[in-house]
Amino acid sequence: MELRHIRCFIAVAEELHFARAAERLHIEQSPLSRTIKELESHLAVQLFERTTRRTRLTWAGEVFLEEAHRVFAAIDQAKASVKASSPLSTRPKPA
Amino acid sequence: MELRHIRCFIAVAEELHFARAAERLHIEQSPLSRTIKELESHLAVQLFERTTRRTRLTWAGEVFLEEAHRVFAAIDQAKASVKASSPLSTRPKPA
DNA sequence: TAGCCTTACGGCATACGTAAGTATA
DNA sequence: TATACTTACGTATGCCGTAAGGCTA
Repeated sequence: MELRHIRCFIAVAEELHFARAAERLHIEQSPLSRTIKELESHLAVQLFERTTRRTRLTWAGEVFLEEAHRVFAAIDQAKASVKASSPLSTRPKPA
Repeated sequence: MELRHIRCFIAVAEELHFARAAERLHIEQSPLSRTIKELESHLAVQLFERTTRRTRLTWAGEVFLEEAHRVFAAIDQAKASVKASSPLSTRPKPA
């Protein structure tokens, strides 16, 4: 699993529409569909319920959405901490 | 930034030795070195101090290591939650 | 048949491995 | 000269886009 999978998942989960999610991600529907499928396969869980007219989150999908946001929160936090810790990329270890 | 970068970083940060870290990751030193360089470049921060005889974490590196573990903790949590929420990949929304 | 997701397939980007390079003790 | 990281370069993996397919209302 890579962040790419989670990014794609969040887009689809929020749009509930593969075409719009793909547009938002600046990729095409086809690779997006595959990426979601890979993620579902990796987690061994179905994240979306695809009827021909509607895409909905399964319960597992709703749970994963919340956790997915936390992953990105952790990444943002990591970036922020690093930036704060080292404004000059050197080693000003605080007292 | 992808998880690959963070995985590689953690290995080097824990081994403090590119060759051993590479072995642990089952890749060669060369791509590992590049991946770390990409990460540093992306974060605009130096994470390791490479002398010819020794690899050490910079202060920013130490900070990032802690955060990096949180990222993977979040991912593990996500996997665990999904698994718990959906033993059968269906939608047994708890009462 | 119109809307929406998936599968098939080929091209391209990029991640990897091998080998050579650089630097210090 | 031995140890350890980096750079150069060719190959292979895999991600993406185009196009065709399948399914339901």
